[in-house]
Amino acid sequence: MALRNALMAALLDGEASGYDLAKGFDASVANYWTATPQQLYRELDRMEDEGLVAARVVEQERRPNKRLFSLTAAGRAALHAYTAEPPARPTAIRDELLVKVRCLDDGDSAAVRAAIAERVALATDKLARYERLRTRLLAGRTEEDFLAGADRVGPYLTLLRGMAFERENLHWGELALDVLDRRAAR
Amino acid sequence: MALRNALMAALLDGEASGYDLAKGFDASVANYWTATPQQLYRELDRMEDEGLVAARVVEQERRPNKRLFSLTAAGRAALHAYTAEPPARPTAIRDELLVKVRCLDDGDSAAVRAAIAERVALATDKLARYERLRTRLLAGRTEEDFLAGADRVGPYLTLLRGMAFERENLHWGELALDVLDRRAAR
DNA sequence: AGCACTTATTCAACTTGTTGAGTATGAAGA
DNA sequence: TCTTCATACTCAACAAGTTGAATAAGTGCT
Repeated sequence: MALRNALMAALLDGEASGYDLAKGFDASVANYWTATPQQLYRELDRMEDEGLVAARVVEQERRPNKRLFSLTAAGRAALHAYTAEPPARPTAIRDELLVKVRCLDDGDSAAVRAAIAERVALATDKLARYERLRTRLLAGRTEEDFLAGADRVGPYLTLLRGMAFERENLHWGELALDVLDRRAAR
Repeated sequence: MALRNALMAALLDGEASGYDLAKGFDASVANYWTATPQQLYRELDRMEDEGLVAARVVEQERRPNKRLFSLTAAGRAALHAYTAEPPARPTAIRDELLVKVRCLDDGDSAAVRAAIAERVALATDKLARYERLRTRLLAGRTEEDFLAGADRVGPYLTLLRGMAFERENLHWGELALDVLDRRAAR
């Protein structure tokens, strides 16, 4: 019952197909929710049954048909009600890399080092993508102007959180690599 | 098959009961893995069946008996093998607060504001707890000395990541509150 | 005396999330 | 031409995670 809120939040930006959402989850909502495509399709079908979203089929000539989903009035109301609910469970994080780092001293430290390096590379990419998204959202305004005057600041605020997260991944990863290298050279 | 790795990582610190782990998950492993007590008990039982951990029953006079689990040689080997595996799936985050913030402009902004404020308070607490843990781990050494010379740096490195995460929660939350207040006063 | 809280765990039912495969079409590059 | 990639889904099976209740004994507070 929680994935649906993330989906409805994504649909506030306008109608989208399951496929759009599955792909785009990485760019827009990804920094605080993850889901596989199968999960999205299943949940969207259920939400349609319950009247939270409406689908319209778009026939395409040179591609498979697609179903575009949009929020219904009931969906909008449900989302509004959701924002008013008392703060539910706190952040859930599951990070395999940190599990590995935790047992680095009793494990294969070269492999863990490589995994950290990969994380650093991924964080760099993701940060760059988020930076482009940010530029697009700002559309020439300064951050200050935007935050003071824009119609909607929610998506920008969540983007900032995602950027901070990736920046930390980067910083921390570089520190960790440095520590491991120093210890290896010892 | 992933929770068990987190559990084994926690058992590297020494034997623990399911109850210890369930509680302590918040202090040690919590910053990168979460699980309910039921999940831990079930998984520990399975791991015992598979010989990854061994349990010994400790009879207690004024409390219920408890089963203390420790890593077996097979468990240690499995954990080592796990650290050598290619980097699996990336971080999964699920944060209801960010979902709410995302739809803040179409929702109950006062309630969302309150939820952010609560998050800020929680982050402050958690950061203080992590800071105490850090002091304990350092045991008088400077961070530099510790990282260069300690037997095990894994737990310290993961702690640093957790601290960075909570600091970001704090910073971001304060910024978000400020933005909302300015907009409300507009 | 009564109530809530902590320790320590178990059982059952349920909801979510993951994995793998399969279908169909067109476009782009070797 | 042949393979690979992108679009756009569906189905089935399974693994993981959540929720709620129950048990049992002691401790601390009013």
